[in-house]
Amino acid sequence: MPPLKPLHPAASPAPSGPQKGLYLRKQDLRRGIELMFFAYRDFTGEADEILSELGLGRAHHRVIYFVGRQPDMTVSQLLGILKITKQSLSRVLSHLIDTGYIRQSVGARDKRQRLLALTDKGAALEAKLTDVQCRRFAAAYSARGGDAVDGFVKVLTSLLDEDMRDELRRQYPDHLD
Amino acid sequence: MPPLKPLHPAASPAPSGPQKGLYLRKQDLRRGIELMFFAYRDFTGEADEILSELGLGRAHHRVIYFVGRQPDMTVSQLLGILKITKQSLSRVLSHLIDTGYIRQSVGARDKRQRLLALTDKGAALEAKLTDVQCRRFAAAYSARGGDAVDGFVKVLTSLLDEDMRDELRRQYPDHLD
DNA sequence: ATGATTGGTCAACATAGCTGACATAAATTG
DNA sequence: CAATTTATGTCAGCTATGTTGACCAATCAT
Repeated sequence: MPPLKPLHPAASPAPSGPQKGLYLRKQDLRRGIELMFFAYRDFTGEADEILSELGLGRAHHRVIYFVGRQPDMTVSQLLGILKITKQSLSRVLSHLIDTGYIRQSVGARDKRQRLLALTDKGAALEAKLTDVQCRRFAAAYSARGGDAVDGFVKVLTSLLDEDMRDELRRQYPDHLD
Repeated sequence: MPPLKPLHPAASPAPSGPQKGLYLRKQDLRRGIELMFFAYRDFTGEADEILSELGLGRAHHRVIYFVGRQPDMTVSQLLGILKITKQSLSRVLSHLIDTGYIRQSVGARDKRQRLLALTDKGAALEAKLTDVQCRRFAAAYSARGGDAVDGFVKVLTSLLDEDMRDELRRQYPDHLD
C-alpha cells in the first residue's frame, strides 16, 4: 500500500479562521474522531483475539466484564448498561451459561429476577481479559502522566450522552465531573 | 430497572496498595475501559441514526469519512486504514457507488488503481455526518479546555498499536507525540 | 514473456444487532 | 381476590458487517 499523503502539509501554518480556541479547528476535531476510531479498535483487539480462540466474541466479553464488575446484577440492569435488546442479550447470555462462564440464581427479594454472577471459569477469563486491557491503559497512563489522564477522563466524560454521564457518576462517586 | 449500586462506596478511602501512580489503581483503569466503551457508543450514536434513515450503516460511514478526508485515495489505501478484507469493503463500496455517494476514476500513473472520491451527494452526507460528530467534540473540548484536550489526545495516542501511532504521525505532522 | 500487484467477484459462513409475537411466573395494585 | 404490570425467556426471521477461500482480469515491473 502506498503511504497516504499527509492531510495538512507541514509547511501550512495553523489557520486563524473564526475559531474559539486553537483546539477547536476542524482539523483537531477530525483528529479526535479518528483517534476514537483507531484507539477503540486497537484497545479491543487483544481481547478479541483471546476471545476468538474460545469461540467467543466481543458481546460475550461485555457481559462477562460487567457481570464481573458487579456480581449478582440482574438481567434488567445488564440490559440497561449494554443498551441492546433482551433477544440479543439472551443468545449471548444463554451461551455463557451453557458453557459455564456464568451462573444464575433466583433473586431473594424478587423471585422474578435472575441474578448473574461469574463462575470460577468465568472469573478466570474475566481476569485475563481485563488484565490485557488494563495493561494497555496502565502503559498509556504511565507514559502520559496524571494530568493527561485527567484530561482524557474529562473529555471522554463530556463525549457521553447525558444519561450515561449520570450513570457514571453513580458508578464512580469520586468521579471528577 | 433498579439502579446499580456504586462499585466503590463513597466512604471507602483510596486504597494505598502497590501502585506506581494514583491514576494506576485498578479502579481507575477499569473506569478507562468503561469510558471507552460508553463514549465510543454515544459518539457514534447520532451519526448512526442519520445513516439508518438512508439505509446505510457505520461501515458506509467509515468509507465516506476517509474518502472525504483524502479525495482520490486508492482502494489499497482505504483497506489499509480500515483493516478489513477487500470482500467486506467491496460490498459497502459497491453500494456507495451504485447509490451515487462515491465515484471511481482510473489512476493516471497506475491504471490498475481505482481512485475514490465523493460525489456532491456523498460530500453533502459526509459534511452532515462529520458535522454532528465535530459538534460533539467541540462541545467536549470547549467544556474541558486545551489542557484536557491535550491529555485526551496524548492518552488515546498511547492506546494505539505501534503501527497506527506511526500512521497518525504521518497524517498529522504537527501531532504531539 | 513472466511474475507481481491492484482490484473485483462469487459463494459460504459467523457474529451480533434488530423486530414482532408470545409465554410464564411473580409482584403489585385496585 | 382479580387484574395488571414487571422480569424474564423463547421462537422465528431479518440485516449489517465481518470472515475464508477460490478464482479472474488488467496492468505494471523485471
